[in-house]
Amino acid sequence: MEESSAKRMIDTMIRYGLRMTEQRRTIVRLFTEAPGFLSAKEVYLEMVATYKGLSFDTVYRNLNVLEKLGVLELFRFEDGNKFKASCSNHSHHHHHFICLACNGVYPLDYCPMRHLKAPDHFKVTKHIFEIYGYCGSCRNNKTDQSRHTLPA
Amino acid sequence: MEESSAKRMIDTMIRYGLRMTEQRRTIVRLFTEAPGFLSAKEVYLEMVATYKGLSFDTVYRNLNVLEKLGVLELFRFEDGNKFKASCSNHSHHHHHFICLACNGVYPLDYCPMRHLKAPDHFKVTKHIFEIYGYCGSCRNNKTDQSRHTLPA
DNA sequence: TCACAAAGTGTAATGGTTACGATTTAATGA
DNA sequence: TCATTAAATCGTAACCATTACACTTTGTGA
Repeated sequence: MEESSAKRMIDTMIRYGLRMTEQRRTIVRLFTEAPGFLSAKEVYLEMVATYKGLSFDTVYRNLNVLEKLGVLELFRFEDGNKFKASCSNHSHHHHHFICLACNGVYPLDYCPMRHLKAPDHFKVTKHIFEIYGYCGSCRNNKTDQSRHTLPA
Repeated sequence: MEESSAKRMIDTMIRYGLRMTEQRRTIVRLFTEAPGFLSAKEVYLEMVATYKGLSFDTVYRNLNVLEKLGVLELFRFEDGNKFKASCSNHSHHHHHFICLACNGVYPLDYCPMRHLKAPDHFKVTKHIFEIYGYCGSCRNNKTDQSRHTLPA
């Protein structure tokens, strides 16, 4: 699964004419090996261990490029922006459950816009819908979950 | 209408034991006189004209306090965080249409969570749902609306 | 292999936000 | 009314994420 999703990400990058640098391959690997959220800072810290003189510019530029290509998704949490690999089996429009304890993301095949008609005069161009809470395994772990910071 | 909404904001602040300083009265006035979004910077710039030595601290602290009290609402746009007075006639749970051209906010008495059952094992604690687009009057103004920056 | 545009590097700047000691002030009650 | 005092503000600096940019390196296609 990591195998194929990394391949799909790289294929997309090539299709859009991006050069496959070592740094970009590493970013792809990070997001396929650890299937959770990563902040720009976390990506930087992971990479700088290997690439001594790594530049912030490289990290931020590539994260933004990969997001524009739809390879990564950007989530705006209260404690900062984080990226994750796009949901592989859901290339169509969808939303997410997000676990506040483990940062797990569960695609959700429900869109409120299908059940809502906007007032006639309003032209809808975009919407956001995300659900936050605790997934089954995190609910069962009896750690105190009440102190987790709530995302946006 | 400005009259009563300012009074309601101030009543809330007093009820929570906040002191009514000149600076806080000014913030209330800004949000009731101009019923749109204001960034912290915009609030600061409006106020510093009157209060020569105004501190960033004062502005940010008060905006955050007023948001915690439910007097202001925080919206996370792509170009930064903005505040507006809470929808006065909608103290119950609701969502919003937001016009990308004029920044108008239209309360929406629809909540997708009423029509969605989460998987059994998932404990939902929070959700976000906002709709973006162009309101009737902005649609009709033939200015080029395609270049507006999309919010989060 | 070569040429060159794309990408990366190193560093500085920017912008929003928070922190904090010193000072001022709103609210309380005698 | 006025003294008290905790809350709020001020002035300034620090912090953090992100962006900018001149220069260097490198992937890619001829």
